[in-house]
Amino acid sequence: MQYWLFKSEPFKWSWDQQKAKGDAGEEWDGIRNYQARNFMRTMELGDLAFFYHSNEGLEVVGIAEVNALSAPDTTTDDERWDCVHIKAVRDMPKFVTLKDVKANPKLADMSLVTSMRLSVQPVKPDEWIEVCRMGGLDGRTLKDL
DNA sequence: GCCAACGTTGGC
DNA sequence: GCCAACGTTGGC
Repeated sequence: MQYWLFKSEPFKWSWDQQKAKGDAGEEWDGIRNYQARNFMRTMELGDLAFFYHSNEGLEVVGIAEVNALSAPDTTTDDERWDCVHIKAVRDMPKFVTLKDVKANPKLADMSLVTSMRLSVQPVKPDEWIEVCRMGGLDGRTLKDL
């Protein structure tokens, strides 16, 4: 069980659109970056991820779950690219902004801060709990909600 | 809309 | 295998 963060520009694919897909979830297509792809390849069913709005919003808006393992990206014939599927789990009661993350010394090493351009990134367990706490959730009991 | 950071491509 | 050119991401 690992934690992740997925970035999306809300005018391309928003949290509302993701939620509209319900438990069926949706393919996280369009990733054309090896690092991001490699992270997706290591994901397991049930892994949880923050859903982050980049460009506009600049905040963690919800929590999603990996519900299909990495498989060829259907939006390209280029066999180098594959991706997982994710489904929305729940909203963050309170959105956690990039500003909030940067202002928290505990999150100074978070990829969101240190690897600004990486669109799929790992989140450490203590970072997960901290961001959940800031968002009004107890990350430790999240699976029981 | 600008531009810095950084990943990718392609010539050599 | 280097590195300059180029393209893209994403914060501001």
